[in-house]
Amino acid sequence: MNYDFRKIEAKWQEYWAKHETFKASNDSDKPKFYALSMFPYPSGAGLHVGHPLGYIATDIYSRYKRHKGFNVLHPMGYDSFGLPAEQYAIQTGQHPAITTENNIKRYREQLDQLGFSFDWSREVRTSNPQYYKWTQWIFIQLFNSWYNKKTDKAEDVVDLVSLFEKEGNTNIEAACDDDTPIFTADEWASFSEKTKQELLLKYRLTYLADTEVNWCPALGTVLANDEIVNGVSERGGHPVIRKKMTQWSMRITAYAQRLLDGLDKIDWPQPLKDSQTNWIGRSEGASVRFRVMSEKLRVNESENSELRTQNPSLEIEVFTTRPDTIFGASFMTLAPEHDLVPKITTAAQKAEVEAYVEATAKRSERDRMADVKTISGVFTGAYAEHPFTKEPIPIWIGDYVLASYGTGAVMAVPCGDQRDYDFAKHYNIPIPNIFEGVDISEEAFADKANTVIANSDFLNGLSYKEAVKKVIAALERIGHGKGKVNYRLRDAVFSRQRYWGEPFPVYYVDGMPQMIDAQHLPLELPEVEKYLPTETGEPPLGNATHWAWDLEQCTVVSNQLIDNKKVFPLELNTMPGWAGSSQYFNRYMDPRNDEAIFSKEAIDYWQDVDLYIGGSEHATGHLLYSRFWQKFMFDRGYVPKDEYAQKLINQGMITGTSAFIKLATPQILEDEGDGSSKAALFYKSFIISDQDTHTEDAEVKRLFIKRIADEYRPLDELHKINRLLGAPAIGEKTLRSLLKISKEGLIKYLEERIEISRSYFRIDVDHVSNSDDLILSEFLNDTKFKEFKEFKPIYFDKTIKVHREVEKMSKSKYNVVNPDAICEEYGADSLRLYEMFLGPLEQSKPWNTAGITGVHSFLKKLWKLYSPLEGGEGGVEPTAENLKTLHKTIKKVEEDIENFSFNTSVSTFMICVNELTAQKCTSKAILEPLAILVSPYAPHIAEELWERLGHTESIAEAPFPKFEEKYLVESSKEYPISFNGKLRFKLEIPLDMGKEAIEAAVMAHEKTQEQLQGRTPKKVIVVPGKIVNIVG
RNA sequence: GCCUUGGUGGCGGAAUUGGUAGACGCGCUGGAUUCAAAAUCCAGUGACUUCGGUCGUGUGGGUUCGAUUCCCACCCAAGGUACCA
Repeated sequence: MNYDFRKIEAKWQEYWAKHETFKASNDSDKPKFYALSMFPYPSGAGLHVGHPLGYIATDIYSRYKRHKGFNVLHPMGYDSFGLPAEQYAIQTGQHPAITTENNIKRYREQLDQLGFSFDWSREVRTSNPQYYKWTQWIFIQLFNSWYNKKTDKAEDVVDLVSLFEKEGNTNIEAACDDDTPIFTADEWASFSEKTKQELLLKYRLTYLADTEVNWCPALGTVLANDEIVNGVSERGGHPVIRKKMTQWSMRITAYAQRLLDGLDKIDWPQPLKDSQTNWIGRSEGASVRFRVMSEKLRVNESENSELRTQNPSLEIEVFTTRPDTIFGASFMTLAPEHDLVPKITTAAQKAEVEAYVEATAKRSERDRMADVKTISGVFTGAYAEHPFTKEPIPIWIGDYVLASYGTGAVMAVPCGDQRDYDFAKHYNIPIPNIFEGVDISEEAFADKANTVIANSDFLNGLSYKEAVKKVIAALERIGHGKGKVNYRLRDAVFSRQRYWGEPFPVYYVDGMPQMIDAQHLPLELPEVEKYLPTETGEPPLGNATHWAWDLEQCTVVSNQLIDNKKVFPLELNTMPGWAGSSQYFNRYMDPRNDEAIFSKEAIDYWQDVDLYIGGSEHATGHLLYSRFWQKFMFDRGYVPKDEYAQKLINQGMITGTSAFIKLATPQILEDEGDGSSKAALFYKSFIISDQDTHTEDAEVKRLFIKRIADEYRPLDELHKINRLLGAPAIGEKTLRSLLKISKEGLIKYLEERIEISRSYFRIDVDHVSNSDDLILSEFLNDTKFKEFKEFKPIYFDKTIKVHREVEKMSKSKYNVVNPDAICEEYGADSLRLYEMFLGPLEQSKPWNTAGITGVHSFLKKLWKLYSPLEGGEGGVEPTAENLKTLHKTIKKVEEDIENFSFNTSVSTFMICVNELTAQKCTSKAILEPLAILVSPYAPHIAEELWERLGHTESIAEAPFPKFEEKYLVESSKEYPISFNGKLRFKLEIPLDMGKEAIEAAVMAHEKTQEQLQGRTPKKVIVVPGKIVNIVG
């Protein structure tokens, strides 16, 4: 009986579905285990072999935990809102919901054929209204919350209002906007309703604010940094500028410290923690205020007259980590987009400053950060007053200062900071030295540990630490600053000018946002004619004709009914990609609940995710935002844990191995008359080869000329000769000259002028055999490469080897490998094993389908090992050898799974089966536990073998075999005997022999004497059970 | 630029605490079987070699009886860098 994997896999997939084998119960006596893979975005291209990598790992662990007696929750769903579906909709007019549905169907088929133990009854889709109802609900909870720094948690805004009524906001310590004015209880009572709303918005955890975005006027939309290439949009190449826009933001900065502290409690990879730590970017220092000296008239910009205050003078606030160097400040630099720039710039500098600001608006933030070589800036003409010396300090603007970091302004201390130093040098700004005994003629001195301050008045002679302490005290005394902890983390922008995302449950009354009552959710995405922004530049939802909120009917109505009394306009932005993924792990616990995001019973039982596997590219997006939402949910009492995933593993990327063939193309170098020489390439004119020799070049040339000669006809028309040569790039001058000459002349001309140019040509990996040979017939029949139809290849060997290069898997690189064909040819079990066998889970590694034959033949050997047992036969007693093989396998596999080292267990299985086959093992006592060991990795074959062993129940919950040390005890070991660290021979020595006895035995050995040749060793190192090293 | 990860045969990779470098698999070579092919099985396979050995884990140093493993400096590649998911 052969290993018929197609039949076996179909059979068990059907069995599992029918028996709901993997359905998790919310009510069980067993200990719980929640294993989660990051859910995919269902793209149109379907799954490629990189996607299942993490899923297989999670599946192996889940199945293992079932064998270990756990009640396992292992769900799957789809992150189904996203840009690609919208992009496709823009191009084709197809509704994103339809393409998304189709894509999900395809994903589901592909996932099903891989034999995952998912509990599909819990599937979620972020674009499903029943799901995003709860995304909207969380948004409302955030809107109705503020962050109380005294209790260090989020609280209800209702409580904040009662505090305002009682005592105003003077005593409140809250995470709020920087420009929040101070008011008393009486003032609060006197404010209009709108002012109250406006003030509360400054405290809410989600709020409206002006944020900088990459605006592309031509496309009428905001672009992600990676949609911008060289300062223009990737699509269409239109200019992009930085622009301020009113958008929803999430006050994640309130949680900065807790997000940082929480990292200590969770078992996540250190690099991932590092990137979150850096992202949050905590730094200690001081905020210092500098008064602007050039007085000009200015007004507070707030439109609301109640909030307009009279500022006595303009001040620039900076954050610095080195307040100790304040006496070394010789200029200040503002980000070009800093609010004060237009206010302080003098008339004389105005033109230059404006030009610079405009130029900077065209540069991306990443570009500005990465480019440290170009120094640029402009003097504003204004001066600030040094808080201590009262000396004037010139104020510059420079694009090395980013508006989004700190206050968007720095006090520049050139002697202590290299970028300030470079800037000062470049613009001839003085570089006062305030360090004792340090030479700053070449570069800045930034070594805090060895700092001794000089030329700094009351700070002279102090170390960094002492000076910081003293200067902060002094700044506080004169009212010019204070000690401050600054975070690089910014509040997260939560609005997107897109169609295919969650609508905000928000309508506007008198310009102020109002929440729709939660009982009326979900607020469903409206239909639109076009998925593009409107002509007036509003987001796509601006195209909807029914997008207004009727407050009385509590329903969406036609825009024409808007009267701003009972019917109000709805929000036109949608939520970002990370909205739907920030609590999905909790929703899986109770996904069909329509009354609550999840029941209390469900969250109390499942608590949190025990194992979360996904890509590290989510480190500072999804994985940070979801921690933020979890902490918020915790504060408001909805979840019992403030970190949702105890352990997280990043699976590496599977890269593609692109294939190339080498082309040898004849070309003519011609002089175009203007001194430049131009290559005329004969593109269609053949040659695929894998050699690179001169003799080959000569052969290519000879054959090419022969073909031209054979096909030569007297010609008088340009296009004819063009067709003959198949040369789209041939130059006109060459053509003209060729026209005039005879066949003999043409041949002579070609012989003199032709040179062979070599290049790589990218081909589809589908046309490459397992041994890296080009399958020529398939390649020539591929319509993608139809220009090669007329190719007449020359080869010098029987086969053409392709050149391989490792690159990211992508459609455009023709290197995408889908799991479907592999499942068809080798089966899901082979694919699962092979994906694990490729290498460590966390590392990125290239895919090469060729190697799969190894694991496939392993499965065939495994199958063969069990065939004598067909019919429940085979109660043979196991031999000591059998038991040793089995138990060493149990030990290794168990350790491997616990350490997520799945690649090494596959090797272990291979060794085990090779050994048992050699031992001709037919013992049920060995083969039964082996089937269980294999089952997490290759579940279909394991189920089938289990059944053949006479079991009627699924293998899924069979207890994991128990390792017993006694079968592995050895009495002796083959010691490596090395001389000066180099292995010379091996010697069998009993393991119970002591150090001295071993040394004596080794020294007495004839080979030792042979090596020493009479010398006396200086030293003999004996490590019992390990090694012997003789030195001398 | 900054942060992070990685670099071992022709290829993917293994090597538990510093202790036999290259397990296991692919590929390749030779053989068996076959009319032939596929499949299967057996043997070999880091490089060089005067067949004694010598060299060898990105490069250059260091620590050690002993370094893929620890330390320092450098080179290269990949991922992230705030609206791709």
